[in-house]
Amino acid sequence: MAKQEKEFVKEITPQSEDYSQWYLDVILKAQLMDYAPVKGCMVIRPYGYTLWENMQQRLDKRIKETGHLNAYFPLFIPESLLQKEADHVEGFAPEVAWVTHGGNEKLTERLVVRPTSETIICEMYSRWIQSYRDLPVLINQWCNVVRWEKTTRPFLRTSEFLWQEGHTAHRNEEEAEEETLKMLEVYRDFVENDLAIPVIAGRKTEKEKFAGALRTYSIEALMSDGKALQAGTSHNLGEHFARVFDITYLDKDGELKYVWQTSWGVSTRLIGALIMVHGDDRGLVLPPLVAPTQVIIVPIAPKKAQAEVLAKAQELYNELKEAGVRVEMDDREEYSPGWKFNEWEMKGVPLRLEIGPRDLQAGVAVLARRDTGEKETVALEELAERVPALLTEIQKNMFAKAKRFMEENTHRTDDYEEFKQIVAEKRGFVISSWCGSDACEQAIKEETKATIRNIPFHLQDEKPGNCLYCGKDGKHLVYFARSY
RNA sequence: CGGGGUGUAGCGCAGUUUGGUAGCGCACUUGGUUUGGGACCAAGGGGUCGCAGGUUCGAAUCCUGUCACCCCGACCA
Repeated sequence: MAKQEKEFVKEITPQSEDYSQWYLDVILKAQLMDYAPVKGCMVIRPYGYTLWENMQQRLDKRIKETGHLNAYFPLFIPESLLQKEADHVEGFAPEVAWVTHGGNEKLTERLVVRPTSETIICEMYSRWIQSYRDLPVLINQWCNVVRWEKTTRPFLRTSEFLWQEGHTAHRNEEEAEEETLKMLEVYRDFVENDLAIPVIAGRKTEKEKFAGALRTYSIEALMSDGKALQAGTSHNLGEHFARVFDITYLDKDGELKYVWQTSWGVSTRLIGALIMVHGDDRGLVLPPLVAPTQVIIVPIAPKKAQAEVLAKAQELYNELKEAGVRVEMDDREEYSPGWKFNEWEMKGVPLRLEIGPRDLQAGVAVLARRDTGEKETVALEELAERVPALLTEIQKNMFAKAKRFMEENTHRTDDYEEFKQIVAEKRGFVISSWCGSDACEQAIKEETKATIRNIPFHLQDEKPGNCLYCGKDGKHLVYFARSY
């Protein structure tokens, strides 16, 4: 059976053989993307883009439900604006793309292609905000950003990528902190419930925080090769940007104060996470809530029964569509049913509906789940009810499976030798005690390539042991992992 | 940016050692037979051998340079 399976998907390198190659095979064969003629840039093909649109739609809804409005700020940022916040420039300078000419004329001031929009948005906020009555400002934008990366990987790290960046301004620290955590929670909810990816929410260390932020929080996911991936970040920017951009307001008490700001974002990198958390040797496995196609109907239509089978298939298609299911029919004559099964499995469609002459006789259809491979026979009149129920079950099962994997690959030790062995051999997350010093964090990173992913909220109340590295009193329990 | 590898038809590869008419499988086109896990027969189409120089009567093959991609390391959503 295993050998047979291998043959069906000969175009995809097995994960066990070469995980990176598997990842590349899957995204190319499933037509999520293709390489563009510009280094580090990719074309997101219709199937991949539809997936992105579905993700976008569901997250956008949550962003709006929490009181934010979308806006659009320019792609170009004058050099002088980027320069204003010292830590920020230092963080982004090595990877910005510059515009030096307009047509044939050299610009008097160079422009950067936005690597993120804090500076240009702050510039505008300083004009818009005068009074406490103008606060809070709650704005989000969906856009592309450019970071000139040295090494790139499709979806995980590309020179240009699509994302959403929220930028808010508040009266004080409490409000800003509340917003920062609220949006992190929005991300957690979205990623866990819609993408079926379990995450660890927590605070980033000083070393790992965003350039220019006071505090950075993240959600971290575990890929099926045991490496971690940052799936979303939310920053409390403090008054840093307000001070350099002079964003002040007159408060109720008559005093002029700086605003407190936040920013938060998730990107097309989430598509990479989706692939690596759920994918298998047959290709993609997509969660029903965001899958471009939720159900693919494959009619099995030999000549003598062709008309009847196709008519019934069309009827079922209409019925499911009516029931609000994203359903497609593959009635191409040039491909055999077996070929189609493999094709749609590669593309990660959650549910396949097979209907042929035998089923027609019996008044049933066959449903095949992508997540478990299980098939079941369902009476035709029950399909409109059974299909949505199954999709819900698949969504749940995918999350449960991923969560089990994450738990099974989360280790715990304060012994450095054991830690090193786990990181090298088993990978996954390692929960350890840490004294809070940059030196220990840095040394561990250099010696093991594992970094502190975050200081998790869920272990905040637990007392840490001795620091993994120096043996002094631990300050925090933290998640370590090698990461993308 | 360092170390390693690969560039020959859309994809996967052989041919390069020893220079001599550019091949194989899949995919594609046409016709026919097929259809419950990548169907079969027949006939076709498609390549300035990554690019640029050089050596030679003659270069996929030898020499020099260059570019792209992949893998592994330093920076990042």
